[in-house]
Amino acid sequence: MSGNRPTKILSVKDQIAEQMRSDIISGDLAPNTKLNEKELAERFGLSRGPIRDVILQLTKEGLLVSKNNVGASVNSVLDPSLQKLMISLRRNIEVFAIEHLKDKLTEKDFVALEKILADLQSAFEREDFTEVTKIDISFHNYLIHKAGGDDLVNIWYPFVMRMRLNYKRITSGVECVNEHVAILNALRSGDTATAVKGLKANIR
Amino acid sequence: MSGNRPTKILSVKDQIAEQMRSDIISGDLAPNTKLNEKELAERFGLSRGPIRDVILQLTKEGLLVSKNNVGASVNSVLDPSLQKLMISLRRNIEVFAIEHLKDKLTEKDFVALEKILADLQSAFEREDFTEVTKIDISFHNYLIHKAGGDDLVNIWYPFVMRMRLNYKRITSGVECVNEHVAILNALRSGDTATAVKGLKANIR
DNA sequence: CGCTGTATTTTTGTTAACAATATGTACGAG
DNA sequence: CTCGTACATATTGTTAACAAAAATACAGCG
Repeated sequence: MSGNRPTKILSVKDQIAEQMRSDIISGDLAPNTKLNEKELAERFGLSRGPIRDVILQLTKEGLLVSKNNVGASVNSVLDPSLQKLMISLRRNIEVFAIEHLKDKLTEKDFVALEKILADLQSAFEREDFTEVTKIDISFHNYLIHKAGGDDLVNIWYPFVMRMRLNYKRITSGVECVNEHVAILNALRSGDTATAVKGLKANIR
Repeated sequence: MSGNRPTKILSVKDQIAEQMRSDIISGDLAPNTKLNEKELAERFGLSRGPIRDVILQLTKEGLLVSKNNVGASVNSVLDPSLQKLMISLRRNIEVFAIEHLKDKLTEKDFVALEKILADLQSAFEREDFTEVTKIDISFHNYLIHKAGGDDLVNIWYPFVMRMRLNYKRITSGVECVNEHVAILNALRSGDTATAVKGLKANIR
């Protein structure tokens, strides 16, 4: 479960989307797996309507590929050159966020971010790696959202998803927690350059 | 092949989406305008189902903003710093495409691209600026798709849309055609550096 | 006159039946 | 035996009715 962190109110569709993202990223749903709307509807106890919405959403995020009158299937990994491009673009976005955030983070933000990292540590110790991934993303999400609101989050999100799809192995060692702590410390002391360096090391 | 323009085998929903994008970008639908599903359904002669799909799609593209149980409205322009970021990211993507395409464009590609530019010129002379915008985009789309397939197009598209939303004025002078001709010529002679320069001048 | 709580209306969210398209299979001609 | 065609099945696309939520209108009260 997602800890006692202030879990936002999610619509039913958003929850389904979350679940399916997890399934795809964890590898439960392998690339090229064909999705069946009826099956999914039964599994989640809804009708096909909302399921179709979720599928459309995940397709736009790049996790699925849809063909007209045929259906959706799990997207496959990117070829290396595109993967490199994605990493570079995501770095640009996150560096922008950090630089833009200089002197704009309040004490409340730092508390929230530290709470996220505590949860990250906890999930890591429990070896709940699906949760680790989610919390990891939520840390970055916090910064991105603070810097550019929903608009920036919207363009950033597909990059994260696609990258996660590529590295489905558990890449998260102790380093994962440490890297984020380093970034947060740099942010706190207003050392943007170090924060950027830490970020670039973290996104790969 | 989806690089060919003449074959307009678009699904009904895609056509509606196209129409709505045009309406938004042309300014027919002003920012913050609230959309009514029933109205749209009647206007396009369909039921609300497909309309909802289109709305979801355009929301993911950043043209609309949706709120749960409330509905969708036209998104407003980005603030300047985000706008700059978007331009920079789009440039990165398109430069990647050009560099990646070196020595990979066939004669058939050049013919197709020239055809697009001829159409662009024609639309420009007819002063059909909505069409100019569409064809302009399709030129870039051709290169992006050739370089990175649907995946790359999918991440690239939102940037174009958001930029168009910001510059809804008719920015397209004669320069628009000329700029694209210059890019194509550079590509033809294998002069990547010049092509990149032309591209950067074109994306702004 | 402004405010508030409630009833009405409008709008979005969901569902299940129906239509159209693609897929799989059996059969027959060559 | 192979290829192609027609048929049967399964799956997606669309629709209209229904449920739930939000926006609006309005009456009563201070």
